[in-house]
Amino acid sequence: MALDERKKLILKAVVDDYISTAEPVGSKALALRSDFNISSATIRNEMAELENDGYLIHPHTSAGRIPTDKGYRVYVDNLMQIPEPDEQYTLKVKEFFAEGLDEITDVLENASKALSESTGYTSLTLTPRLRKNQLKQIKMLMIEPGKVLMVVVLEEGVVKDRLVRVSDLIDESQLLRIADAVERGLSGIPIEEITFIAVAAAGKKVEIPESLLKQILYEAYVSIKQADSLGVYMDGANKMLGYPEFYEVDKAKSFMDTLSERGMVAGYLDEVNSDLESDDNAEVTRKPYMIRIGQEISITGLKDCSFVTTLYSTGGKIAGSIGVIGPRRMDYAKVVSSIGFVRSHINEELRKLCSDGCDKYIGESLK
Amino acid sequence: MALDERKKLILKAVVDDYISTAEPVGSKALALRSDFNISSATIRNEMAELENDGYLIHPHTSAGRIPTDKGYRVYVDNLMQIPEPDEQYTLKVKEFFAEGLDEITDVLENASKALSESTGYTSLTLTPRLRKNQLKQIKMLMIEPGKVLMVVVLEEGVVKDRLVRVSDLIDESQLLRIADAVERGLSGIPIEEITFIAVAAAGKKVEIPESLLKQILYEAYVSIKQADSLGVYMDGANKMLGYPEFYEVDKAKSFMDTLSERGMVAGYLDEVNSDLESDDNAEVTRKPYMIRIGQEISITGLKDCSFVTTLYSTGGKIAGSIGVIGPRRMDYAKVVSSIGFVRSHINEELRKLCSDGCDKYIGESLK
DNA sequence: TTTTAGCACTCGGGCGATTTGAGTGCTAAA
DNA sequence: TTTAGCACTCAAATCGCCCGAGTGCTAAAA
Repeated sequence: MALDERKKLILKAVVDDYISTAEPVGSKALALRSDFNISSATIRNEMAELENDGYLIHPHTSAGRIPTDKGYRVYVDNLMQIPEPDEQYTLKVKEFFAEGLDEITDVLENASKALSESTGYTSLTLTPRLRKNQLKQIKMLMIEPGKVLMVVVLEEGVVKDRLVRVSDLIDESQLLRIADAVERGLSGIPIEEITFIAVAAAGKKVEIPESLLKQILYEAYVSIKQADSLGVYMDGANKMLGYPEFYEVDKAKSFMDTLSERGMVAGYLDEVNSDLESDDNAEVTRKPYMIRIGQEISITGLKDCSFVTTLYSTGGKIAGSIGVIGPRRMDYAKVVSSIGFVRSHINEELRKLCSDGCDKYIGESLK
Repeated sequence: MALDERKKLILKAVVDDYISTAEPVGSKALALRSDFNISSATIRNEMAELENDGYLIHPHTSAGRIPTDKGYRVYVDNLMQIPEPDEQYTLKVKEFFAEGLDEITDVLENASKALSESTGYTSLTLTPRLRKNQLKQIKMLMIEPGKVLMVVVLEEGVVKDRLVRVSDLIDESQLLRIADAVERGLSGIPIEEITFIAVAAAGKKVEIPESLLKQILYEAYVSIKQADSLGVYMDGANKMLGYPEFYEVDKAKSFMDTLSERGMVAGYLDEVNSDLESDDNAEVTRKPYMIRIGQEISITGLKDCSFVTTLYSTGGKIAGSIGVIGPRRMDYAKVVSSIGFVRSHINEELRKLCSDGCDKYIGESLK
């Protein structure tokens, strides 16, 4: 089962070739490569063994070989060389981070564009999961009678707001008292732990009519919970139509149909990466990205694709997922390099944006 | 040039047929239709004339006819019968408006989904252009030192906000004074007329250090201007891959590539509809939608498509565009019917949301 | 024992010839 | 003015053919 050096070399060559041409790779073509000093016949023998062991297949007798999922797996885990970020795409990426970005959502939207531009595949970025973040403030701003802007402030300076309608009998000073009470009662608690009961308890003492109070507290509760909702940015889906694997409309359509269920794809990404997050052993540190190939993906309709995903993080509690979706035959090495580069930019931008909890990290090298 | 009744009948039949089958329509097929009492030969003669006059073409000698842009034009302007909303899609649409929607953006996002679901084509909805709306309030909420939430409130209860970073030397009371001054100086002015000079003048009197003041006023200005930025929701682009006109990947790709430039498409829609808006003669009232067919569209890459667009409005100053993009061979009648239905739902929802300027309309029938 | 040259074999894809049939335009009769 | 009839056209489907890339196997060479 263990591959000897030559087999590895051949497997790597096959994958590299197939990635760049999308054509099955034959023994002769490999033999002609300047860095191979063995004859095509030998390569044929080796390939036959690689096929036996499940790393390659050939679509029909008279065709070359293409990698299987297992073949790709060995390739991404052991064989590929991840290039240093090259100028061609670092420039592109930097463009997207050039202007001052004031909000996390802007950072992620741009990151998504940068990722898809620099890789040529489809990118996905998710806003951070904030459930573990503590509530710091809650403000209720009266816009006009009956209309209130609920502003929820979490640790590390994350702000979310939401316009709600309430009874127009409530006046500004009452609102202020409610907001104060809720804030006093709940600040410091991670939002995932905040329940409606807790909110109600916090606001209980405020002396305004029960029904009005309850309405506001409920809206406050919803606003707090909603601060954790997952935002999704996707870019470059159209780019996939340029790859031969999607030349048949049926394939293209089923891919596009699946992507249009953004929520589902985002959910999958979030789930895959929560493994990455919890798993903080050395292995992960060395290779802080995750690759899912073909059948490994549990979403029907993306079985002919691969994911490369990673986490960005401020170093504090803010962390979220980004990923690239490409054909199974994607240029993994380049994507890994590119996603790492984009990730470090996101981290840097977010550190600039987070003022309190993160300040202590600013001095550190961004790696 | 004027078409006699029989020619109209034939033209309508050709378009109807072609819309539903995507195949060129031959004389024989038409003659067999139960509602035609003329022979195929006669139809052939008529068709030849319709072709001469530019309403039809045939792709090659031995094929049936398909409509030209001009043919479609006559069809949509005079021939098609717009059906009453039928149950099949009214139900779908209603679903999307079922839950309480608190913000304009939610309404439009759902509207977009409803439109694409009910028509089977790609939909586009734009947030209202608010440039003509007056500024009512501006609030600056200190989140933490150096971080301020700028809240801009326009007429009819529209709220936009934006997180900005400022010097952390500014304290809450100073902020309050600045916001007050700006609000006093500018409220009642349409935001398109507000310049940085005007903002600076309004805030001039506040006694805090020049450079700090300028920074805040600049951010206030940007926030006000940004309240007019165009939000775009698009849905169902993937649906287009199901239509024969996109069976060739090249076509599909160029379409998708064009759509991915959302800004451009949205800009076009906005522009097209600003005509509709200003043009308030009887013609428009009777037919409050606009159709652009094939070559009439000035966006390269959508020349094989058609647009059906209309405006939603609260009756007050809030108005925006929605539209459907489909293949040139789209089911115009159904789309017009559907877009009208969705529009009335948007109007209704927005009226619910706007509390001041719109209240007076609530009693009116929604048509 | 491993590598290589040689060779027969397989099979997808491309090319051209042929056929098919839907649809036309025209003419002459109703 | 309408219609039946007919010759004609041409895209698309079908068939047969060949080509060549690539294989697996065998036997010789290293």
